[in-house]
Amino acid sequence: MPVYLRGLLFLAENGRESVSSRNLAELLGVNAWQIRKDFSYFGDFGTRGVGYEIKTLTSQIKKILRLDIGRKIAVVGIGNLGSAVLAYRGFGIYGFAIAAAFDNDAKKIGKKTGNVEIEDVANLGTLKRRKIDLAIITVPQDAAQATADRLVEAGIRAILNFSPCYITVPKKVKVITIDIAMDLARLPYYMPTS
Amino acid sequence: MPVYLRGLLFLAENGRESVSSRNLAELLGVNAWQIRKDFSYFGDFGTRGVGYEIKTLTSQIKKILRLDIGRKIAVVGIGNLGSAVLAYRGFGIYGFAIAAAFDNDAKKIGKKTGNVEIEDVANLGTLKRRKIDLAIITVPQDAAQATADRLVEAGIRAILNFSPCYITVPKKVKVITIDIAMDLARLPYYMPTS
DNA sequence: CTATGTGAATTTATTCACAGCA
DNA sequence: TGCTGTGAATAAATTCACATAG
Repeated sequence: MPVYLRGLLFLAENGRESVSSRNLAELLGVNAWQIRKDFSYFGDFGTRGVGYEIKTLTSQIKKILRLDIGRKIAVVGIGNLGSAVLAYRGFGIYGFAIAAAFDNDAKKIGKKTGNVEIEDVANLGTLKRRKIDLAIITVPQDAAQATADRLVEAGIRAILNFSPCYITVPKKVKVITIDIAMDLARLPYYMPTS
Repeated sequence: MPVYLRGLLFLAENGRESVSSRNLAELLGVNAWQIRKDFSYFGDFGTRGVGYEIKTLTSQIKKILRLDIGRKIAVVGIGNLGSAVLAYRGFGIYGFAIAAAFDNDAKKIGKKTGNVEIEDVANLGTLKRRKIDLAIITVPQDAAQATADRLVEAGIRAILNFSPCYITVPKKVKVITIDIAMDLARLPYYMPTS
């Protein structure tokens, strides 16, 4: 569903108002009947003979994915990767807003990047009060587990982890780890000759 | 399989020499029988009563994933994200080495980061001669397609794309796109209450 | 006539249970 | 006894075909 949502948001940006399962399938490189099955599992969103109205379908999928309310994000670790995340402009369409940035480097604390000021990681405890329950971890590998522990303590309920390591959290907390090297390691398999 | 490989590499780093399917399953959060099925699909790697010898299993999986030969990588777009990729130390264990970096900013060209010098994107054509057939794209969104086109022209056969957009390439070229915002958008679904 | 939604058929993946080997 | 490897059973996902609605 997130892939479909991205495709629909892309079409909406380009001014499209409706789309058929075949159109969307071609755009995303999947099958039309797959899309229809997936959509119909959650309800009847389309109009026969016409297709799907992008605006209503988008808001339906956002509701299903719980993206219908604005969510605040904290970024922990403002190195190169953290800075790249702060500079990234693609969160808004999913209802996300970066609301806090943390680092443990005194030289960085207090600096403003975009419209958030970098805070001391010692202030992580304020997240609960500030209703921030989503975090992105972009700290060095050896600090990842400690950071995750502090985030859990601070009431964070989901983490996007960019450190290439296993972090263990209570199972009430959802973690998605993005390991650049491992993703890269998938590619050679699809490169046949040599 | 890439996930299994990462787990095995992790165990090897920590000095482990053999592992049972149950051990590995617990580490990775999957089922033991799933691991055995997956391994046995490619051949008989284990020893009954003992488990799997990590060293031999690792090299077997590397061969399967075509990671048994060293591969050179090019990074295109040395902004925050590109710098983070260049600084990243986790590629080596998969047999990757960053061998080239490119940007179109004259102020950056010629600078050395780590042990690669940033080159002008106009030099992308040299990749074929230098036997570099893997690339990571970390350029702004609106430059992604043009960059991909030039990489394909330069003989690149697989691309890891960090720009949140659709890029189209000949189907002989494999592309994996990592869209941070979309990955983040998967999380709220797993955060039950509010 | 177009495009959805859905049962049925088919294929694929997961899970189990246990034989077989160290 | 411990753990792998695998056939058989079960579940799930994919694909097809078409009735149905606009």
